[in-house]
Amino acid sequence: MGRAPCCEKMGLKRGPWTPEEDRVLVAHIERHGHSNWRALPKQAGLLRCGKSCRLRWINYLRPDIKRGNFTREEEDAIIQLHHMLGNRWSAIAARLPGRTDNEIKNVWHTHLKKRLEPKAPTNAAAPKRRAAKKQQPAEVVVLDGPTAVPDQSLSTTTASVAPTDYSAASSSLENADSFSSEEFQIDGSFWSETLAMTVDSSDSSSGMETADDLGVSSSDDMDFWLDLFMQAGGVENYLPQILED
DNA sequence: AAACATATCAACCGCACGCCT
DNA sequence: CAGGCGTGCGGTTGATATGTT
Repeated sequence: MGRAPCCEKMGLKRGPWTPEEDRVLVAHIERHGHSNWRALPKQAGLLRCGKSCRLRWINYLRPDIKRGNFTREEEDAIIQLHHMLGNRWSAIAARLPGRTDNEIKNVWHTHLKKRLEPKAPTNAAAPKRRAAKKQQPAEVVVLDGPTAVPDQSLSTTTASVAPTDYSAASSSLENADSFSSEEFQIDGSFWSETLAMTVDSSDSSSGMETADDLGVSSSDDMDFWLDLFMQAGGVENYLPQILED
């Protein structure tokens, strides 16, 4: 419907944010909040479009952002959540406190996807030199041969685990078995929280996002995940080693 | 040391959705 | 109900960092 571009390009700054801009943005949001991103840059005196301000705040300036490398547990969690949710980065991020969708997306594309790729053929023509070298230290989860994660879970389309595609999602869950206990170690509390959150979306007192916050329609998608979860036998059957912790 | 290749990540773009009038 | 608007999301790009030859 022929809408105007998000911001007039004229006179608006783009590219990396300066510390000064960051300071202005943070100060303004702390004082006035961010009820209207579109109006915010003008009010704050920033030569940025609202979208840019929002992105900067969400991804880097929010006080609850956790900086630094992802832990092994976080990476494994992302892999597992990606199995369940597909490329729904915001939903995945909602289950990883302090991490942003953008960050998770980057980590997925730069690290985790490689982990899940079947072992590179020894075909000499394939790997470029740097890639071959770089992948070695990523010693971790290399799924074995035929049980490796199916490409569907790596698809760039969110339809890969569409709510209507129960079989695909189920098989993704079943493939979780292909993680050895050594390769896949997640703190038990993480999963009990994560999965409980998925099941009990009405608990708003936890401080965690509800299903609605995650963009999951409670009437259909939540039923789907609940059903799927129950089919998998719940946490106990799904990730038994977690409970041993 | 230089040139090149590759990895990483911050930021942008365009679309879809929901709310409001 | 249709259309405008603001926001959020996922995909992609581009600059920079780092490693290799």
